[in-house]
Amino acid sequence: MKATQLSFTEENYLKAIYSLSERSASFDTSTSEIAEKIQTKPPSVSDMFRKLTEKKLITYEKYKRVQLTKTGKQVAILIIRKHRLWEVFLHDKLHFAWDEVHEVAEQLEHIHSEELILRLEKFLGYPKYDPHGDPIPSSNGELRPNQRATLSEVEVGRQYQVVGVKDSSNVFLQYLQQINVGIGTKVRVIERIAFDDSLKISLKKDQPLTVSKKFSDNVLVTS
Amino acid sequence: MKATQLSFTEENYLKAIYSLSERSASFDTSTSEIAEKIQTKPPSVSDMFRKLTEKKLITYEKYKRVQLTKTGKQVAILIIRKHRLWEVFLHDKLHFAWDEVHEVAEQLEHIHSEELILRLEKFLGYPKYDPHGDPIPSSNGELRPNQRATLSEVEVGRQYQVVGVKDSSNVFLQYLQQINVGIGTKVRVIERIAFDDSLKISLKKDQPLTVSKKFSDNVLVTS
DNA sequence: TTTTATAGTTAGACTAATCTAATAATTTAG
DNA sequence: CTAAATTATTAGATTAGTCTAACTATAAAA
Repeated sequence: MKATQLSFTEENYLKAIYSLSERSASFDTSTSEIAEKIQTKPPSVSDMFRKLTEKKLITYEKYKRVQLTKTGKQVAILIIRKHRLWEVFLHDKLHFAWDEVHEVAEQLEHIHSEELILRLEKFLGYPKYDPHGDPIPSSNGELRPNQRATLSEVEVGRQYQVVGVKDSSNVFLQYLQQINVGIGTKVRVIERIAFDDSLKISLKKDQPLTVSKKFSDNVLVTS
Repeated sequence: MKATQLSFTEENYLKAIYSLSERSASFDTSTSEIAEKIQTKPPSVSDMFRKLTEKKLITYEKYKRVQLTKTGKQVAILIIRKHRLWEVFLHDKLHFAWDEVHEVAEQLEHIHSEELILRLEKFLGYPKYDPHGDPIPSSNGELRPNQRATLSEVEVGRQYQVVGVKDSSNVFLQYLQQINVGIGTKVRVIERIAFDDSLKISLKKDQPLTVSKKFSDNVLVTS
């Protein structure tokens, strides 16, 4: 029972509704928020809401806020899945920088072929996170909870794995490279210095080293 | 002096005009031929011809046949380049069968990013032919002449090199492996038997062997 | 060389997506 | 709890691409 294929535009609206409503406590969003997000004007959004309501992808009443239906959410998650898998491809295989992958992935995510995505996922080795550290939904539309934390908020003594960064400036990335920290690096906090929240951490069998709060706030890890 | 980005549709028209006009002696084509090719009606084609003429991508006068301008041809060739590179990706990396790659490549060819294609080409190892044996234009829009022929249409006595197959069924590929023929194998036709067009061929220093017309029709060689 | 058949174009309408301007509902503040 | 400010919707136009139906060139045949 596959719905008729959605247009590029409809898909973009669903994605925008998803990402904004996930950020809100009530899992909904508004006409003007969407207009802002996708760089369009409110009347266009109103029109599209009517259309998406007919297709049962959102629940919406005039002058009220919108929510995705179960189907709508499913569709949105699958687009995000495609987007993130393509980002992994662009980064890992074509060696685009972190901050260059998004724009092209915005286009690639609308290619219609389920088989393509399954094969791409396999080719990439079933990655769990995209180059920004965001989780990749599974093919049945399940989004594993984002169990990431910053290094600064992690338990002392336990081992974690680096899955991304928040700050992707060159100066930070170069520093990471210099101390040999990358995606997948195992890290353990040995001690937290209460005075300035700096951390003594150990990486593999290297010498322990001390990093600032600013550093640990910008490194994302998972257990 | 890059022209404003063309739409998906405009690109498809240019590609269609290119492929049909290349097939004609006068390097032109007609409204109805294009309509047939891209599954649309002649009035739509007329409209688009007017539009493409304004953009100086074709030369066209009412009731006459169309030709691509130099720019139009350049654009068409770059789309074909993208199409064929994606086909190589789908075939070589994602292991789609050669007859499954076309449909998805039809979508991928419209992704706008020059950098993407340059990197993809590098990633694929600068392939010269797509999985159907068609040549891949270079990034400056040069299309090397297709100098490949089937083994069946080749001169007796001269040496050629195997560069691909038309039929990529398992049974054929296994047969090739069995007689030790692969990409790069040198082959020479010793004799053509007029009765059934079977060929006596020699491979390296092996014993000569006889192959059927069906076989030689499906082996692609270059001199 | 005139007629007929074929091919191509214009006219007018439709859909999807967008916009501006005008209007209406809802919220927020006084 | 009304009035102003905000937010959202409708109305009407626009652009890209498509269609059918009606008309017009051009080419082919008699």
